[in-house]
Amino acid sequence: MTNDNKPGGRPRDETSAPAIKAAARRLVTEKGYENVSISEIVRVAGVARQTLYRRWSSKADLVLEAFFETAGEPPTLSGNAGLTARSVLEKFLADVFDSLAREGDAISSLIACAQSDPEFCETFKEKFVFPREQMVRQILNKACSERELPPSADIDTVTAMIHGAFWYRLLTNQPLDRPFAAALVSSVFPTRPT
Amino acid sequence: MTNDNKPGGRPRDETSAPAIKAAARRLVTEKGYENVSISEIVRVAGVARQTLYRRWSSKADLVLEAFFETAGEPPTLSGNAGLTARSVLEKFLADVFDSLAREGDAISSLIACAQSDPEFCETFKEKFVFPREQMVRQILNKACSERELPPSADIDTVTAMIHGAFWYRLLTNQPLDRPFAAALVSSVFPTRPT
DNA sequence: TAAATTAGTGGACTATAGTCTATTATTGTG
DNA sequence: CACAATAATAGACTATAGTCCACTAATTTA
Repeated sequence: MTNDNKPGGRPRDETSAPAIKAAARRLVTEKGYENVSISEIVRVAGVARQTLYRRWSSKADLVLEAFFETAGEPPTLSGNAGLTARSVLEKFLADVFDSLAREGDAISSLIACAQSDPEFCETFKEKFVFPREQMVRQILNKACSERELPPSADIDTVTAMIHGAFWYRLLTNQPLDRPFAAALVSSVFPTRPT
Repeated sequence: MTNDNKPGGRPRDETSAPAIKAAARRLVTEKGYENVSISEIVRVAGVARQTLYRRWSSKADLVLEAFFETAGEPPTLSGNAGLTARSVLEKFLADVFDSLAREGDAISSLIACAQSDPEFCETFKEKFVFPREQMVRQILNKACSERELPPSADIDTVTAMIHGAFWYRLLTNQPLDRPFAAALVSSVFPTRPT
């Protein structure tokens, strides 16, 4: 972050970060995370590698921000008035799976990077994992309060099972689609609403 | 694999593979997958790197075999006569979580490696993922046939949720312990047996 | 015994993420 | 204008996984 307090110093070129993120997003979408090098990203962005590493601590850190700072923000829960929690959850999961069609490779690579980089793991959890986990928790809390689930339901465990199921499918290259969203929801809410 | 049909050729040194696997297992257990280099493994094993790469196509391939060829074979379902499927599943998960205390770092690293190496991903699924998935499926099938679960239960989805939940916890560095095994089982079998 | 074949050795080599360096550029301050 | 501070450039450099190479060793066959 530029030093706004101290005198002097060359100001950051404010076109650099957007250019780097745009290059990263485009190249990773086209070729896959593993097939894109830092050298290629900086060449396409027209900057030096040090310029990139001054802003992000790793390739994964950059790609996380490139994909999820704006374009990949989690779907909101708005527009769900009158819907059951079950329907909201199904729609939420279907939306997540739709976006995984574009971003699945980046996400599975970021999960992988988090295993070898503790610092990135914390960032990834804060910026990606926990916000999405929280949304599912909200939906399940509403389900309990409206008796779609028993009040005694173990929200944390069910949340881990829902997220875990799609991480498992993503990481083992199995399909993530609307039928699977429906199947997950049916396993969580065994009795269908009438 | 040694060529048993064609004439000639230097026979493989049969002490090499066990030595390499023992070195890999010890070093990865002590220091963690990422902190162990191929150079270190071959130095400890007393072989050349080409000797290793003649037997395994990658570091991950070696570590998978080192950990799960023998010592890490999935727990069996034997000795469960008279137990409910629910109890069998809880015991199975508790055993898995016990072994993850020792092998969790290796497994999360192997899951990570599978994301960037399609060939290894197939090997990992065949040798590690599917056998364990099958065991859970067996337990759940028995649960259905003995009415501990509804016969209409979606076995594949529940299996993905169970595995997924512990992968999720493993990959996000959250605890995997007996209380979590119990919580998973309680979420799958909501009504407690009397 | 020579030839063919395969393994083992001890590296050198390549590709990449990430780090470091010397130089130039851009600001604010006295 | 000189100085201090920070950024950008254009690489060189380090560490590691994985590949390649020249040489030696161990076998079988004719």
